[in-house]
Amino acid sequence: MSNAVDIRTLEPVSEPLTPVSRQERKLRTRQTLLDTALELLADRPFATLSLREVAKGAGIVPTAFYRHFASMEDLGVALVEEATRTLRGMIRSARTDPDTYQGMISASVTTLHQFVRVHEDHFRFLTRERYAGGPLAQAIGVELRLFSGDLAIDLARFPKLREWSTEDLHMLADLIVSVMLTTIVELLEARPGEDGKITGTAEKRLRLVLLGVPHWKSS
Amino acid sequence: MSNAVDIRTLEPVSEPLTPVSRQERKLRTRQTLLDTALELLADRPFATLSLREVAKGAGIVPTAFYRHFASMEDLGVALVEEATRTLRGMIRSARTDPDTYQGMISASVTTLHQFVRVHEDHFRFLTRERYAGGPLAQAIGVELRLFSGDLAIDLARFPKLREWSTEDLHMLADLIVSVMLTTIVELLEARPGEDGKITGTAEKRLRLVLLGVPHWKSS
DNA sequence: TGTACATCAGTGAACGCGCGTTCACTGATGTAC
DNA sequence: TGTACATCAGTGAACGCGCGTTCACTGATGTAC
Repeated sequence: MSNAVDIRTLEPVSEPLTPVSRQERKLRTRQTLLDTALELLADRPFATLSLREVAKGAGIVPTAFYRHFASMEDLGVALVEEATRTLRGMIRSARTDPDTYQGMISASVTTLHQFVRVHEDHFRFLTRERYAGGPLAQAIGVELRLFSGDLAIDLARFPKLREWSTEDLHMLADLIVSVMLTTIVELLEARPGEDGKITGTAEKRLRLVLLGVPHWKSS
Repeated sequence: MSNAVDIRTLEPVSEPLTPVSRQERKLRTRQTLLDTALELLADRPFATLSLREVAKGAGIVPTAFYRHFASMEDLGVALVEEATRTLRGMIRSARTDPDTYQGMISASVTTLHQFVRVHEDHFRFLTRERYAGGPLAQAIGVELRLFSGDLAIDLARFPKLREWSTEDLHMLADLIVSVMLTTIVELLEARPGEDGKITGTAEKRLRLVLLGVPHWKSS
C-alpha cells in the first residue's frame, strides 16, 4: 500500500508506481459499479435502480456498463453473492465451541451486532430484497435456508437437543433465524445509542426460546 | 344487491336500475384504482409502479388519475390504510376469551391462516413494503408497533404473565409478532398443499416460546 | 315539471426527461516477432 | 530493444419508449328557480 501524495494538491496519488494491468483495472471498475449500486440502495429497492444511474455514479459512460455485466439483474446477482459472503463470514465467526446456552447466546448476538455495524449496506440489501419479490429475493431465500440448515446441524450437538427430530430442529433453527433477522432490521433502523437496548432484547428473546427447550415434547 | 343479468350475454348487469350518483361513481373508480394497483403489486415493489400503468389498468386516462389521488405516494398511503384495516380485523377476530395457551395458539394460527388466504394481496403488500424503505415502510412499521403494543396488553391478562415487567411483555409480544410475520411470508410463498405443514410449524414455534414463559427470570 | 346554469370526472394533445440498447469509434495496453 | 498488429475498456451519438405533468376541453350529472 503506497502513501504517495500529489505535491500540488496534497491528495493521495491513486496510481501506484507500477502501472496496473488492464485486467486489474477492469476488476476495479467492476467493484466500483458494485459499490456504487450498494450506496444507492441505502434507501430504495433494487428494482428502482437504473443502469445509467449506476454507471454515472461509477464514473463511466452507460454503454461501458455492458463490459462488466450483461444487465442490471446480473449486477444484482453479483451483489447477492457479495452480501451472502459477508453473511457466511458472520456464521463462521459465531461458530465457537459452545459451552453453555448463555455463553453462546451473548457471543452470537455480539458477533451479529459487530457484523451488522461493519457491513450495514450488505445487511440492508439482504433484508430489503429478501421480501421484494423477483429473482434476487429467491436467491436470498435459498441462501437463508442453507444458513438455517447449518444452524440445525450445530444445534443437534447440544446434549438436550440430541434426541430432537430433524423436523423439530429445523423448526427451532428457523425460529432463531427469524429472531436474528428481526434484530438485524432493528439495528439498521436504530437511532444512535439504541444498539445496547436492541442487542439486550435480542439476547432475551433467544434466552426465552431456549428456556422452553428442556420442556419440549414434540406431540 | 341485484341479480340482474344481461339476457344477450348472460353476464351480470353492472348498473342497477337506479343510476348511481356522480359521487358514488367517483368512489367506484377510486376503488378500481386501488384494486388495480394491488393486483399489479403481486410480484413487484410499489416503487416500480407507474401512474400511467395503474390508470390504464383501471380503464381511465392518465390525467384522470389526479381526480382521485394527488400522486402515486398518496395512493400508496391509501393502500396501507386498506391493508392495515384487514390486519386489525384479523386481530379482532383472534381476540377470543383465552382459556389456555394451547387453545389460544391454535385458534390464533387458524385465524391467521384464514385471513392470509382470503386477503393474500393485502398481506403480500404489507410484508413486501415493510422492508422496502421509504414512507410506506415507515407507516407500516408504526402500525405493526401498535399491533405489538395491543398484544402486550392482551398478554398481561394471563396469570403467569401478570408479574412480568412492561419491557419483558413487549419483548414477548415482538417475538410473537415476528413469528407471525414469518408465518405470513411462508404462507404467501407456499405451493398448494403446504398450508398444513406451515400452520403446524407456526403452532410449534409459538408453543416453544410459551413453554419458556413459566421459567423466565428477567435478570 | 321545465329551463338555464354550475359542477366536475374523464378526455386527448403536448411537453421535456431519463431510460435501455445499438453502433461505429478511440486510444492505451498487451503480444508476437 | 523496436516495430507492427491485436485486444478491448471506455466513448459519444442516436434511437424509440414510457414516464409525470400541464392544459384546454367535453358532456353527463346536479342544482336553483
